[in-house]
Amino acid sequence: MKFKRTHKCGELTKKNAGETVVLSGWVENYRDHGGVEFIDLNDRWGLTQVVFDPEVSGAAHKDAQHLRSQDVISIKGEVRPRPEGMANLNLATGEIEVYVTELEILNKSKTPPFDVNHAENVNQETRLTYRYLDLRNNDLRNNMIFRSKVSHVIRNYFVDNAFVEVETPVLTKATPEGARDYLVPSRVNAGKFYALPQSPQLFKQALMISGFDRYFQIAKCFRDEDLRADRQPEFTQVDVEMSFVDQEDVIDTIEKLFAVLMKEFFEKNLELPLPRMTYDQAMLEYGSDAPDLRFGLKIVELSDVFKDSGFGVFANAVKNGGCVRAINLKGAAQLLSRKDLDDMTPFAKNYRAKGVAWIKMGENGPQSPIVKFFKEDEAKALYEKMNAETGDVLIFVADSESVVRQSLGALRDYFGKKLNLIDEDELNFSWVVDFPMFEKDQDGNPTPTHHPFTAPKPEDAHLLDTDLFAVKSNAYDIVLNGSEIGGGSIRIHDNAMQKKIFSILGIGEEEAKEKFGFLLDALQFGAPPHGGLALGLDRIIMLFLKTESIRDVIAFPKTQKATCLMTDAPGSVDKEQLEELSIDVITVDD
RNA sequence: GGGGGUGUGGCGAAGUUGGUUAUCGCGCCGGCCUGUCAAGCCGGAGAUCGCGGGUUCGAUCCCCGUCACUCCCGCCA
Repeated sequence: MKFKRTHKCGELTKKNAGETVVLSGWVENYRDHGGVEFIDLNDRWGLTQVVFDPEVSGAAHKDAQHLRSQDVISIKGEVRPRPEGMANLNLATGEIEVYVTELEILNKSKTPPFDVNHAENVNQETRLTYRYLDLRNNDLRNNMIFRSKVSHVIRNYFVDNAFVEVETPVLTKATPEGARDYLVPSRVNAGKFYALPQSPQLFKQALMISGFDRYFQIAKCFRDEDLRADRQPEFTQVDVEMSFVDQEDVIDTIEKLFAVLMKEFFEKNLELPLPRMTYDQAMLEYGSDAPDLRFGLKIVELSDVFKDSGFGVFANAVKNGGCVRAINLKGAAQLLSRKDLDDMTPFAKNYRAKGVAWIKMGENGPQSPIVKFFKEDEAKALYEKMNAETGDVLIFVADSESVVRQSLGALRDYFGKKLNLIDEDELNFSWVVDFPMFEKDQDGNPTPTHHPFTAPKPEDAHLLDTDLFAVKSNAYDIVLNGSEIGGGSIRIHDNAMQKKIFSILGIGEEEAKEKFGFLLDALQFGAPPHGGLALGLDRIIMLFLKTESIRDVIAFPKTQKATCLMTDAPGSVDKEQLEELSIDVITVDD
């Protein structure tokens, strides 16, 4: 490097006119007019137009002829205001340009495999293989910078509020239930495995028992499950735990964090307390435990209306223990074609619904394949309950409760978008509270809704022996625009209760001792009441930036098959390496 | 594990109802050009149409399989 950089590419303005400066960066674009040549010089901070004029430096102008996209250069030159009418107002530095007196080519670039600054439509395979180039584009780079700023504000917030940041192990122990674990073989202990943490849950509880009182960590977590647009196998949690608190304290702490973030990054005053909804209400009215409250289209329970319906599909669903629910797509009759309505059924089949019935409230009365089956009084009750008016479209699903919830919940989101009911600029936060302690798994056995360390609501604890699935917990999720961005609970701090919950979950005393022995012990050594929550940092960044994929907020993301195309992970290892680990690879035929 | 989408020069797309030489834009290479800002003009190179098999006189196109990327369901205490 012949010269030392004096300025960044995003900071020169008219005020610098006349100064001699040195800029370094990447050639983003070149415009060679034969006589004069313009180069857009790019670095992390922005873009500056530099001018090669043969009258200023013949040598530099000559060398500049060969500059191409992504060459790395350093230039020395004079800042001049642009000629009258030549300013580029789209550019922070658009009022000036730098006339080059000396050019140093620091590193030529091969022709890049894609246009670095217009890569939106390029195949993910190419982008991920050359991720270091993709990260050079402004969008992705700015996403990462934004993420860094958010992390910084979060860290400051917790430190300012007397939280201690503690790192917990990445090599830890597999726990039953939950997601599939990533395993790491132990060389020193042949045949044994560490697991990468799905979350630092037990460590943060241990820290409460240690008396840290307030802990946080921005922690990498690992879950070996299939990927989605908003899900990667390794992801980041903002993990929080507090002692001597109840649910209100935790909620209050987290709400205030989001108020700080909204102020800092969106200049908005988040109104506190945030709205709350019970789990039961969310499931009933929105078909989801993470309802998108940016629009209405509430789900209405109609099982009573249709329990003796003339329409057998509806009546039978109720008779078989299921339900009939509907959404009124207010005023959508003109907007939805017959095909739109027919397309609902294949859509709902993704969620195991057999079909979606509909009624279009036309000028000349209801149009629908099913109204002819309705008795007079049931039709009347229906329209009244649905508040149905001319121009509305009612859509129905009749099935088991879980199928109805899921399919109508999905249809609600679908029509929220299709009917343009969503203000894309809104950031709508809310809490979902009063989660049930247990859900039924496939075999009807109880499985924790949150996790097995969640405490029952004290007033419900007596129901553990009589009406298990009625027991609610002090568990809470925070929801942003229909995505769960965090969740937590008040934990069990009593050994006897923890043992009891394990036994309800079918974890025997032996097994509990083996898997969670230390926790059961620790709970006997003065465990304070405690609770906390974990936030999904990747998702929060995604929603703040309105990116379509979680890949856009992670520097080096995995493909949908959980591979890294840049490093080619996961890879094979030498036989010797496996032997050292006492591992043999076998092939399983399906 | 299941369902959907995509795959054509380096990148993005068009196209072939199965038929000579696969089209366009960007990029790349060469030339011209002193005010552009994803500059303009002229010329050029560059493609086993993801891979394998089948049908056919003939396949980039039809069929079967497979791979990669992607979205969804299952899964994600």
